[in-house]
Amino acid sequence: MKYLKRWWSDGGGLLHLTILLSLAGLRVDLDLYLLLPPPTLFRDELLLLGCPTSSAYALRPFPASGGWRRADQLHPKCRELDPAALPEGQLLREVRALGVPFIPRTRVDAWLVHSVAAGNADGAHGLLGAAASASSEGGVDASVDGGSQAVPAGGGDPQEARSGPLAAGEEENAPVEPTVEVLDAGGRASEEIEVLRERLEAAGGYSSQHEENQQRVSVQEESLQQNNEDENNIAEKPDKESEKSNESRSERHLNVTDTSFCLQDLFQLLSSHPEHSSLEGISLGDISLLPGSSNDGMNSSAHYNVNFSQAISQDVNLHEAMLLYPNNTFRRDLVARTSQPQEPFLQLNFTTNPEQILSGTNLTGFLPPVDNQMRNLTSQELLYDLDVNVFGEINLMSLAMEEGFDPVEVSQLFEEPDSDSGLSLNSSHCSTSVTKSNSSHSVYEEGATGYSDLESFPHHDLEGAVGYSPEPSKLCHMDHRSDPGLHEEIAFQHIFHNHTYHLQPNVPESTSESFSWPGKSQKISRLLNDTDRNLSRDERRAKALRIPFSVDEIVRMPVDSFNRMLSRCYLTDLQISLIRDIRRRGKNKVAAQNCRKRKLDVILNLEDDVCNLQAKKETLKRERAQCNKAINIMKQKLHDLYHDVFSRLRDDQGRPVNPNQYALQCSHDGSVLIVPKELVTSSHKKENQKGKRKSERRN
DNA sequence: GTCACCTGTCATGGC
DNA sequence: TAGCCATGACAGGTG
Repeated sequence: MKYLKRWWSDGGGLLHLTILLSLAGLRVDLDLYLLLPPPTLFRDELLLLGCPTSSAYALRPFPASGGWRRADQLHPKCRELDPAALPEGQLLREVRALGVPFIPRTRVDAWLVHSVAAGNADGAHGLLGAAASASSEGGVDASVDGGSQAVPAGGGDPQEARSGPLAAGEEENAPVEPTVEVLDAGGRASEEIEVLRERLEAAGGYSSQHEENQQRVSVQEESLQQNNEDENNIAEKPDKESEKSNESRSERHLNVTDTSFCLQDLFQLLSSHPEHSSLEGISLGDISLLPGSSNDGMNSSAHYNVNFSQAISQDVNLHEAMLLYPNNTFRRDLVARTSQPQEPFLQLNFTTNPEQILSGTNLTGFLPPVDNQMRNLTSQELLYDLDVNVFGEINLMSLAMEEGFDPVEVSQLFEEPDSDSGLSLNSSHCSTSVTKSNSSHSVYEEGATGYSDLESFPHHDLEGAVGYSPEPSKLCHMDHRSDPGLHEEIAFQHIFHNHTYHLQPNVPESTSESFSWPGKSQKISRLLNDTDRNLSRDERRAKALRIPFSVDEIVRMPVDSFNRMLSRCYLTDLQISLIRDIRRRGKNKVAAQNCRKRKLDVILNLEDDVCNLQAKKETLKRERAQCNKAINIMKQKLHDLYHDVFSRLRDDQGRPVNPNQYALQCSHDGSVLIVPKELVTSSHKKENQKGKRKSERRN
């Protein structure tokens, strides 16, 4: 499973879920692109992306053993629906009137379901447009074409939609084994995001002024409120119809979200292949995706939000089921989790717990439980929460301060006993987390700005691992694209999904007793702890203060960019101080490393010099020995020559010259004289004395 | 427990 | 003058 989330500086983002399922030889690749427009992105702007705005498209073609889902396999109420023939707005109303699950015009205004490949290459050509496929006569090609035709119904360009993030065929060769990885900034998805972004910017709706956005948000919220009221009225009809109808299982979950519907399709598919559905002991036919949503009065927009949130979790639950519960524990897990009424995730909807979708993080266990009062919030309130929560989740410090967060707690957060600088995180983390969690809960209840500070929660409560990657602050308005000195990929973040699986609440509770959830929690807790331990102290500090830049960026950033960053971003004094400290320490750390490296190089060079000198010394010694040897040879030869010369010398009387009384002396002109030794010794002494004097003068 | 080594950090000075 | 860099000194972690 791959997933990518990328946030843009104005609050928009795109969530990419790639779910690879390998079920008894049947491979299913699910790609979900959740385009999360910025708060002020309007429907028309969104349509410029070629994105459908109705979840009718979620009724997409679905492969059945190598073929596309036929139209007659689609939701029966959508078979007659032709979004291409309906004007904008009417389509949505029609879909809603049919009781087909849809995504209301909240901030999550479009969501796209990518191709499904069932082990054959043909499955890669799916592209949305299930509603159009529903209106078609059925068959593979009709479904595919319907997808492309459906886009212009909302004003988009089908060609662009084809070339968009849902470009087909890239996942069909993906590894079958479920894996979790985060696409890097240079990946295909990121490039596609940039294409989308450029389109949106070209449309002039993406980079609009903040003030205009605010006004548009207010206007949109008013219209949304009105729409939601209308929707509530309309939604009552399908509820009644759904109660009367006794249709397929998918209809029994009429009010589930698009994703749940899609997964229901998957389950149907698997159920239709009992030889496959027996995988891991899962009786797919018995799996109900959501509790009786048709009777809970949740047909309002809030209800759709609820299911949208759960939809993501369901997708990942399949993955989780295969990864974590291979031994027939899947159902027990489902039952257990469903039977936990206090588990927040089951109660939270997308609006009340947007971080689950935005961060893709399973916050179950540490997000404050949402009580009935929360569930009774009006759609407008929920949408307002969505505004502030979804697109303004970060900047913990600022928000914390604004929400009355005690700075002392922050300072305590930075007290680390083993820290030489007195700054750290861990020790007082848990207590602080509890406070924050509680405050967050109250914030939710008040309908005001809420945040879910992952860092603030104890790790052992986490069910989804969160790799730290600084997110751009909500209050940071600097344009990374215009600043070449800054990285544009700051917003990349690891996403870990909610692995909660939802079942109907009437599942016997007895089965939940056999479920040992803490085991998994401990596993992930260890994972988190290991991950956290891998972080440096500054990284943990930056994480705690929600510094919107990574330590590496802070350190390596040129000074001009660094100063611009500090001036453009609305950072607290504490954050600025920490950023400067991080930069100073980071620079000094690198300098120290370089210094030690140089010092080590110097030492190594000196050692090399020593070795070289020692070798040279040995060489000189050898040369000296050779010279001495040569000198001795020369001396011997000279001695022999000397005696040979004296043996041939004769005095005036013809007698041999005694070498003990005479000596040979070479004059400057080359002549050789026979001199008595007494004279030679006296002259030698004088010369030796002169030489000593000269040498003494030289010294 | 001690020691050597590595690494991070701070203080300081030079550029 | 601010910032960067180099370096000595110190402390904590680790084998």
